[in-house]
Amino acid sequence: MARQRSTPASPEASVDVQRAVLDGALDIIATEGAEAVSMREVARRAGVSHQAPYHYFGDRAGIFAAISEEGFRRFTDEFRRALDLPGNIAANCLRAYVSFAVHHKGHYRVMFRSDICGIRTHEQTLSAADDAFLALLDLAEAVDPERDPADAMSLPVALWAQAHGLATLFIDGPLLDKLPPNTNLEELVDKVSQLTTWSTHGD
Amino acid sequence: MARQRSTPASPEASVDVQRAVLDGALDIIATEGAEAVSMREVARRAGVSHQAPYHYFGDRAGIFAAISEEGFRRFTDEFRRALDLPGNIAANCLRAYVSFAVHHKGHYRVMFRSDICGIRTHEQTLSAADDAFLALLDLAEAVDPERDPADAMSLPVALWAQAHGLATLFIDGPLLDKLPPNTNLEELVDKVSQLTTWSTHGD
DNA sequence: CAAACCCTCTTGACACTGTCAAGTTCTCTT
DNA sequence: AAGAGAACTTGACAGTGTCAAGAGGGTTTG
Repeated sequence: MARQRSTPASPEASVDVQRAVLDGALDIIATEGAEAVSMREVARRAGVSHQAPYHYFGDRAGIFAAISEEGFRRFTDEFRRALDLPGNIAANCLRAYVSFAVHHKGHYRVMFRSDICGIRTHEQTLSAADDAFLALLDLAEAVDPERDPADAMSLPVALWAQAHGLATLFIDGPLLDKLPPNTNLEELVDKVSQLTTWSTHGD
Repeated sequence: MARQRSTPASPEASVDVQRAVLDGALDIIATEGAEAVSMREVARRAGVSHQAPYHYFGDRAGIFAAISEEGFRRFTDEFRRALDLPGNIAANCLRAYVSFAVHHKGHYRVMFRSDICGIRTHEQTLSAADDAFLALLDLAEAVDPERDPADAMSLPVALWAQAHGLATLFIDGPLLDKLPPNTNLEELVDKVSQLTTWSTHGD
């Protein structure tokens, strides 16, 4: 009855199992939320024993850490691509940020949940998050290169908060219930961009 | 060894148990996160049997729903108080919003987690959230009463996103690790207020 | 060519969890 | 006094995370 694997101990197969575990977990997170992820359920979906995931990820938090790391890496790629686009940089990046969250719900839901993935103990996850933060700093630099160096953090924090707030309200919050059902989210994001002005030194 | 209760079935005692269950859960949420809440642990902390919480809250989601409702009610109170303050309304409200999240971490962490509290099935929680949303609409009205009625939602969404983004980054996100350790959060919030301008019709 | 070793898993066990079902004890009403 | 109901308790069950101890194949080493 057990699903047979052609070459159980080949290197390729092990990658398959890892990937299958992560994909199973991502599917559960995106549809039911992170709470619903259980080691045994992802093992079942991957067609392996309930203990196989431990081999690769150590524990439940390890799975979340791996997902978080993958999420930050993909995020940084997409975000940097938006940074290089012509036009309104802040608007482009905001759109890219929210789009990533909406289209990678499973990843995004985990990336900012340090409570479940123990980010501080996973160096690679931490470094992936750092890279994402550097991209954000680059955005702030592009938006206003002449701001006060002594107050360098306010603008990145403000930009990040707007993007993160929009993203989390869209994918988890009660916001969608408040909006007309046919609301175009991308349009809404652009409108928010349009009505926001970031002014620092120029008063 | 069991903690004895003087009048087990008096109406006051029942309130005590309810309160004790909620407080125990809030304590766990604030210190360890919502995942760590277990029915049996909160029962243990409240000094009652593992089944007592079910009597009041139905199931685990019921506890979270009660916390969410209480959170939204207290939030609306504090937020409306900030609305009535003199000075820069948007700045006052942003400060109140973030302050609530930071000082009621347990409540705030649950309020926007519809995945764990099944908000749609708890009418009172839903109505408490609606009241909070109405207060937000009032803020938008105060910030810019003359904006285009056909685009009424962009400003409240933008305001909400900024506040919610700041709040969640502060209490859960990796932001705090990126800031200098002695950063004054209230100051930072005010700075973000200062460098944000909400312009709609005025171009 | 066999022995040692490691990588990739599996089987088994344990304490713990949410929740259903069925009491039990107290208070209040009639 | 009797019954009802609120406020619990005790007991049971399947499902969970995780530790411990293997099993089986591939590769390296003597």
